[in-house]
Amino acid sequence: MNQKCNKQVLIPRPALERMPVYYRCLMKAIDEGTPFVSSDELGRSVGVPGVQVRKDLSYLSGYGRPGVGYVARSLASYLEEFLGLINDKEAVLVGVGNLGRALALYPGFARYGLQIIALFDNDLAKVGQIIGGHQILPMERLANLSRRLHIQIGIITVPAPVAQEVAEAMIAGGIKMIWNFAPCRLVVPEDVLVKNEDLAAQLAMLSYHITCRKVGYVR
Amino acid sequence: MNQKCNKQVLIPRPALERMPVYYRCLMKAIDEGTPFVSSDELGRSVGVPGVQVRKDLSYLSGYGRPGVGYVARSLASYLEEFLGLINDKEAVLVGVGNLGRALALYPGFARYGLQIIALFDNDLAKVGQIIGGHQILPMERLANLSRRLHIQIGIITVPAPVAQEVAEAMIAGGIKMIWNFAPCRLVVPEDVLVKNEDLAAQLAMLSYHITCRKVGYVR
DNA sequence: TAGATTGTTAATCGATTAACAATC
DNA sequence: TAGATTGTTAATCGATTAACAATC
Repeated sequence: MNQKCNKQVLIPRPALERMPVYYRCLMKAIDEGTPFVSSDELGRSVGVPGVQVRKDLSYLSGYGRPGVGYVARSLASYLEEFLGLINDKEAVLVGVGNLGRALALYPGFARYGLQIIALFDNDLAKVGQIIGGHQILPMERLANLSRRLHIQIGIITVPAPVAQEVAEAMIAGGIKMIWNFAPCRLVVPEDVLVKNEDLAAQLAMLSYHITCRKVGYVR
Repeated sequence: MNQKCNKQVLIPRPALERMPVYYRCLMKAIDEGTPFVSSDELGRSVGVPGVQVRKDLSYLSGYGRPGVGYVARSLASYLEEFLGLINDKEAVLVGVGNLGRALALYPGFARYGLQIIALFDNDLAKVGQIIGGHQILPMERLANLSRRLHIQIGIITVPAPVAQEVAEAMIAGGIKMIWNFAPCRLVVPEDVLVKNEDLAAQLAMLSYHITCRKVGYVR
């Protein structure tokens, strides 16, 4: 019975993180022509029990029918709107190494509304090259271009030692959300949100589990 | 006062996830020649208060000195051993697209003990190419080679529709830990651990936060 | 000794799960 | 109506934080 935003605090973080997975499960059902999906089925896709799914979805609104399940189409499009997947999100990406190039070319992003509209690199040998239809621009232009185009997301795929510097240029360009793939923590003002995608830290976790021969799903 | 493994259950998952970040913070201090690091400093690197750090580290052992802080060198090498970063971990990677290639060439992994020792792809045009010193092999050889070399980790960077099939070949090859970059959940036996690196799901979270203009650190 | 900081027990907070009523 | 499944309140479980003693 909850609406989007504002009530943010009412949706627990773990529940929020499960939403995209529910969404994908619903999309799959729709593709397969299944009109209803039960909470248990949704739960299996994330590894939580059905009651957790029902609890999670109770924060949103009522697309469940007792005895039947959830209406796949309605719930999927509600989640789409709730998560803002239908909104276009414009991003710049800095650091066109192997990982940067892979993200710039990643086909899955466009369907979630992400438009990477400019690439930057400080390596002059790369500047001018074209990746995924976009020319690589020199770093000097990052802040101005971001500000002019009201870019919402900055993606950082540079080595750790220069990541902070890049973040500062993004912030100077008015960017309020940074997706950081560099293995380091950024220092940013309060109104800027940083999402760290720390592959090396994940690897360290794998390492721990191998060492301990611990078993079961992780995440 | 805790040891590794066995007592697993005693270390809360969130604490465990912070360990690699503490480790990196300590490494940085060592590089800079700082012999001691306080819990508050460690906390700042993860975004948790010092008391949380002390609690986390209390699960391990006593490298803290009241009034002084933690002995950077000792704690770092303890964490190294605890997380198993010093052990070599051999991996195969399947799906040499842009993301697969980026991971195969990622320089940060080797320092955490990860050795990607074979690449596979079902695209015959790619088979035989050399990436990062390794020839790309055909899928048919995945299970046998994994078994023969006692490979520990399988990295999946194929499109979602074929990920399950790849996982099964890995499992047939005796692999017990899968790092899955495909945007889907894998069905695996109980003794196989799957770590999902779901970039599209992360993007959906960013999307939500943009939509809601929510602010602060995420993770 | 005074100041700083760790380590730990108890209190709080928040998420998950159990129980059960409501509804298709 | 009987069977299945949702939705919600209360109980449980686990992680974080507060308070404070211990130690350099």
